[in-house]
Amino acid sequence: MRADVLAAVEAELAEHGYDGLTIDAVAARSGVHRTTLYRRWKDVSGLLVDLLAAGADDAWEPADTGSLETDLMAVNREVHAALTARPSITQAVIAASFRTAEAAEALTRFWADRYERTALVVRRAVDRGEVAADVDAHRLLLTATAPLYHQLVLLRQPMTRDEADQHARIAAASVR
Amino acid sequence: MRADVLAAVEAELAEHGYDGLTIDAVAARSGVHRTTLYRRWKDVSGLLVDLLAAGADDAWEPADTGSLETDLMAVNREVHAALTARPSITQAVIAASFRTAEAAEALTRFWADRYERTALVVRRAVDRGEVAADVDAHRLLLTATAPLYHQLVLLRQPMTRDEADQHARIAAASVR
DNA sequence: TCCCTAATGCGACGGATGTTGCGTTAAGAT
DNA sequence: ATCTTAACGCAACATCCGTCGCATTAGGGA
Repeated sequence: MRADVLAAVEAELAEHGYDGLTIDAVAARSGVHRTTLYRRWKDVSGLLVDLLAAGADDAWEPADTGSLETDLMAVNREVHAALTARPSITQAVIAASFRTAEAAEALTRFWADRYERTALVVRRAVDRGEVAADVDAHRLLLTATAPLYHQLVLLRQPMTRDEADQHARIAAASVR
Repeated sequence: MRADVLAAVEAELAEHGYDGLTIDAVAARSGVHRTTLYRRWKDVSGLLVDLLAAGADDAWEPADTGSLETDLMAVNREVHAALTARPSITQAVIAASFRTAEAAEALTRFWADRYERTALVVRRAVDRGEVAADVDAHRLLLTATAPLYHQLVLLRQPMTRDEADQHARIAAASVR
């Protein structure tokens, strides 16, 4: 039943976008009663938070491609894909995070987890001797990924994969 | 009267934040009737868009500090100040941009204008011979400012002015 | 001064969103 | 098989947000 509801959320999201996402529509599509949705998920943000949680991969690790630069490019391609997907659950949760504290917290927890895991690419680079041991992993990942979020989410303009790659290269170069 | 209303919006924003910003509260505080607010500004987003427009400085230009790196640092300090102000009108409009198309468009127009003006720092750097003439100004500004938006708006974590400066330096170094 | 028009104030209304009380169903334990 | 408990379905209700019709006021021109 949870799966039915989350599938309905995703479908509604694809059809009407975040601002058109309503409890009633999810109830109608999933066949689950309105009241049940309100009780178990509280509101639209709760549904999206759960959708994010359902999609979270507990075993996720950044790909090991042999160098810091290409590792960062791989990360950026994943971010790029997540933000340009249709529908983009990440974009929807970002939107929800401006409406409820729960969504905001879920998002910051999700990203904190992702950044922590992704720091592995920096440790590997240190082990390879590519960069110094005291490199600030968070700052490095921010340099690489932030331009994608800004351009795609806030500026609402397209970004090619080549541009995403380029920002990964700039980030890698910033610690050489 | 417009000034009364916008002042009330700013005050309410400071007290209750964006999600606590309601037409009724603005009406009560400003002494203007609900219906009038709905008619002239349509909704909360409209009020914020107008507040952004009222604060926009038509004569704004990036400071000329003598070098690309310090120019970018000056830009980043302005962005940093705008995002950490209490209340931050920019943050409020960003939040609103996820709810109405009008706010989203107003925001992209605002930023398009700002990026265009800020490109002056790149032209000056070209004139000084600091960088090549074919530098992508947008990409450069994205590298400099995006980490601030991502950290302060999306990750919702603090950023020191030193860190903001550092991202300006990284951006400047990326075109040397 | 008088009139015309546009903007504002005001109360009432409609619709959507979220809540509550109660009956029903499903699952697990003994 | 029966009992217990928790979750769900259902309909009615409450609340909030936005709209509408109408009266009033302010401003500008003949």
